[in-house]
Amino acid sequence: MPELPEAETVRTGLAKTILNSLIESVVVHDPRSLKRHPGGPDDFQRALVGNRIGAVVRRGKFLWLPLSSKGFALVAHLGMSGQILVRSKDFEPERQNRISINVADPDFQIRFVDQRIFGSMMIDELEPTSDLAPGGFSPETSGAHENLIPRSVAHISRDPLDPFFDRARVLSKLKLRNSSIKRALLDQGLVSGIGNIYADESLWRARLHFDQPASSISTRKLNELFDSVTEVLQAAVIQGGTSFDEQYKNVNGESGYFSQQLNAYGQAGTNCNRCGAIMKREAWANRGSHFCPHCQKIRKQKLK
DNA sequence: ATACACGCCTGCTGGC
DNA sequence: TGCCAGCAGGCGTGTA
Repeated sequence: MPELPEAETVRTGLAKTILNSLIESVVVHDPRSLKRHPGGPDDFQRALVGNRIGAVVRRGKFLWLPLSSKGFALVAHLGMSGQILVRSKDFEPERQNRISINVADPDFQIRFVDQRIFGSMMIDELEPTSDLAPGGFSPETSGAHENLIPRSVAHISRDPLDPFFDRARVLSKLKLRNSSIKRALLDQGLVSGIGNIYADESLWRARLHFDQPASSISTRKLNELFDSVTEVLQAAVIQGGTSFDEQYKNVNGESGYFSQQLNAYGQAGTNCNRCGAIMKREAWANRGSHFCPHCQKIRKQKLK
């Protein structure tokens, strides 16, 4: 399922293929993929056609493409099952293609494919970032879009791979959180880009139990956790993300390979790669949590 | 501000 | 064999 590494793999692929391309035409096959675009399909199409794609930017799991109409961007979120594919225009159609965007220079079709329709596209206004630093990650480009962010993404915090990520600020907020550390890691308003897979992987690596209250963890241990988060996300980006089935692909329709390096997610019943104990899965907050019952125990006392 | 339940969605799986 | 409940879970919204 798409989290930061999957979104980054898509971002890189788009930047390599359709940067500066001219949008010629748009076909909305399923308006449910525009549920966050108030104007509907006609307005969406009008806002895009005739524009060039000025950059491909990511913050957390959100992607946006600033348009040559200054102050606007095409925003995309992959949800649970979204893919953005770049195909030749005559390439065989995908069954769950919801939106087609035809571009020229070079000649391609961008396809928003989404089985469960938890993802969406929209056109949104760009506004200045609250810290006046670049809105997101976009190493290929610099320019007028830089210190801007779509209005609908402004509430999302910077992710751990963002050069302007403020770890000290996040740690100080965690000190005041009564909820569990996993809930905090999944809170995109606190730190973005982490979903269920990379939360479980990071907690395993840092030997923390998912239900450990955030405020009970020492600064030293929290730093260890965020080192783990960063390492796991970076390793997954290198592998092109995690693909289990047909749900996540890069822009060429190829799978990522990080699933081969998972130590926790989906490992229930297998031996812990660190201590050999049998890995467990527990229902938690309408999700599953995967962990080692030996390495990852809840501590009553303040965690050093 | 924080905390948390809920609805949105489709396709696959397992039990009967 | 066929049906259907259960499961996968990110995000915005609503409630307290």
